[in-house]
Amino acid sequence: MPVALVDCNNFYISCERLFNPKLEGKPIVVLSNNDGCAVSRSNEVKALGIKMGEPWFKMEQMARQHGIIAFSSNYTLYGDISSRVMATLATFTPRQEIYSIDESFLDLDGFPAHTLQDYGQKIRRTVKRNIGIPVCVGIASTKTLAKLANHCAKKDLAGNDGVCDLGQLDEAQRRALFQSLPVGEIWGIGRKISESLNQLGIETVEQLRAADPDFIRKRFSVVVERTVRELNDIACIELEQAGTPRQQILVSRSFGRSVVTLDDLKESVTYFTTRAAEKLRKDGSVANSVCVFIRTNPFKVNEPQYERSVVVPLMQSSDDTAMLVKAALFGLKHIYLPGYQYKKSGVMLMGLQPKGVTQGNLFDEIPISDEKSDSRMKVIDSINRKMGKDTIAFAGSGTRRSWAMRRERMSPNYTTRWDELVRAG
DNA sequence: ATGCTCCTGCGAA
DNA sequence: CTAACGTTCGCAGGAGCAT
Repeated sequence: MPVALVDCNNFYISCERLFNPKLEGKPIVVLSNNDGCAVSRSNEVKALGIKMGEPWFKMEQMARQHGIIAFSSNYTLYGDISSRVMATLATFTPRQEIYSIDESFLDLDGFPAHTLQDYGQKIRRTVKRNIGIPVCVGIASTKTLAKLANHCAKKDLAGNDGVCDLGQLDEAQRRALFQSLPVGEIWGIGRKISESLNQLGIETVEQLRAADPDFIRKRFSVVVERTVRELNDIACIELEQAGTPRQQILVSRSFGRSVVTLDDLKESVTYFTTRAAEKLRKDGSVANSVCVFIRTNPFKVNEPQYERSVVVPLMQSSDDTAMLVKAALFGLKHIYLPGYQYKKSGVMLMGLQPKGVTQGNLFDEIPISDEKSDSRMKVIDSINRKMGKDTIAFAGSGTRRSWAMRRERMSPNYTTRWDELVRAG
């Protein structure tokens, strides 16, 4: 019954500090793609009042004033550290759900209740010692409550040094805690639903916990109803272990600067399709259609706006980069209009099925995969995995890359590139 | 009346 | 030097369509 939610503290910041201890105690932010917005903030930066998602150009003045150090996000590094943390956490439970790059649920069913607080401390110590990443642990009877407990651990609301086990609280303590927490802190209750709940006079976690589930379902949805039940110790949300492949794959980016020509858009679409196809093959899936979209910059209100997408069905489901690129470019030509300043494009692979499972048509005798294409793709994937993702690229993904992301504040790839580690040293 | 597919809104990290 | 606001995924519910 008990479940733990382990969440890394300021994960991207902690990763940057791991290899550059001088950053300890300094105000740091990690920026989103294109060095756009803050996606991870050190405690020092949070203390300055800088919000999650705040655009860099809006805080730049303040950054200069307080000596804030900004990094472009380095997902190769974060992904590598994440898998080490997850592997360590796996040793603490028979059943783990990796929920995001920095969070994991651990099933603690069967563990004696009075030992859980200590067990949480042991998890913290071990991850800190083995990987160097600080984490907080929330423990409770349901996933929703474990998330809430984790929040309490992070904010030190129960004075428990990074671990909060809601099971240790008596009824009065629990109620007092829940009365002090706004509904918006609950997993699944975002901005909109918070506002609507507030309209109904439901402002605290305790008030939502005490609400009538049937009423909540009628007024909101079955999702919010489940949340109410989970707040009352009734588990409704299963632990999801790895295995179910994705239903769609999306690769899209804002450009480092705006782009006008069809040629530049073709380059970007070819590149994104290539990355998407790699993910597809890694999942062992095939796609039956490709969606392409392009759009101008909606923040530039004085410029003419244009946004369009199209779905291109494939004759036959495929995981071959060449086939998918062909379909994507066909779609692009269809939606492209000259004369606009394009800021973003993207490619979505849809209708994903496990490879090798023929769908549908009994009369269709066309083989579902072509061996030549299969082995060609395997060779390309393996070389790109070892040597860096652009070692072998499809003609058409371009070498000019005038649309490339801005990443002017990158830290080195300490863990995945020897050359960059040496340079850093 | 019922069952679909497509689209939109929402939330999360 | 300049301009400058993220990405990816799943789910639920409603609209629209076909039967």
